[in-house]
Amino acid sequence: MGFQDSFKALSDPTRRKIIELLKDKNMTAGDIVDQFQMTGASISHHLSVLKNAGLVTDDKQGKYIYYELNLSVVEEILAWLASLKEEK
Amino acid sequence: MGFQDSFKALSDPTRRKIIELLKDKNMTAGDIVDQFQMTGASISHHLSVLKNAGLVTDDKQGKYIYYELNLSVVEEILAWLASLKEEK
DNA sequence: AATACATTTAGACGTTTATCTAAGTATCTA
DNA sequence: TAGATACTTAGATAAACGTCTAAATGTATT
Repeated sequence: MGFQDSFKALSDPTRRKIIELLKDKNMTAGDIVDQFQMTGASISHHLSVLKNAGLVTDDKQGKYIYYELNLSVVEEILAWLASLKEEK
Repeated sequence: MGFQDSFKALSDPTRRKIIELLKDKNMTAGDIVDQFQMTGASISHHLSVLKNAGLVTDDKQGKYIYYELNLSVVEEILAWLASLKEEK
């Protein structure tokens, strides 16, 4: 985790789209896979990158794993970007 | 240019540090090189990635090229991140 | 005009990344 | 408990990336 991982995670368009999906509602891995033309293995990889960066959390419920957006990391990045605008 | 390029550009720590340096003052390529233990060629590459993403602009003055932070692209990214927090 | 200085461009090299297929793990259901 | 479903892990591959050295370009100075 940390800045490096967060920015790296956000640098891929598939992962940004996943984040946008999770903004509206929590979704299972399978639901997310359905939104892309990509194998489940690939999406699983992207989810693990996002999770590792702290941008999403997962919640296993029986057969399913629900993914959820974690806004606190988003806040950190927002803060860094906002600081660029100050006191020049 | 576009989101993709901006996020990719921000995903490297050297480039983020360059941006932080430029937040305080405009600098020549050489001034920037002096802040890193890396060849001028490598820094030049990073500057070109940042420029291509619209995050910095350059201003040639004779022998020197001054680099400057472009906040409008920072604003776009800020807006995208901020939108993740809304109306969930 | 010749040399020095500031910076970029070209080309090479090792590492990381995104994707795939195939196999593994875990949970549910008949 | 056997098979189906949901998801991940392992291993492979091609492309992208970050860095370097060497060479090129453009500008200033003498």
